[in-house]
Amino acid sequence: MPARSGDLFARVYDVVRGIPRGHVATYGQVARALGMARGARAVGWALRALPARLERRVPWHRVVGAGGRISPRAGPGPALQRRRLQAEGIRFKGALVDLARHGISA
DNA sequence: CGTATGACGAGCC
DNA sequence: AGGCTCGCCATAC
Repeated sequence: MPARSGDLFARVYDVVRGIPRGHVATYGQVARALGMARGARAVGWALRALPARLERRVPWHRVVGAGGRISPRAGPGPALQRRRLQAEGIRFKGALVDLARHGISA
């Protein structure tokens, strides 16, 4: 059941926490999982507010932009995000994550 | 309560 | 292909 209660932030973190290792989801996909078909920006807002304390529990680096783009304003740095993704065996096609191979097919 | 902001997305030029 | 504008959603002020 979709978490309806609680802050949007908590719900976003919960969804992100569910992204399997070696896979990535787009902001838009996370938004849809929360029932916000066009709330990709809201998801970004929530991740932007991700407490450093939860950085270990929430795989924020598995959330990328549409088409597999890495957001220039991603957390500690887009370079770190890319490094962490590659560390999970995620392939890149140039500057984009290979969604065909690692994207969530839902 | 109106305006501004932003880890977005799709469309246009 | 690259860059800009507009639309969406939830917060902050």
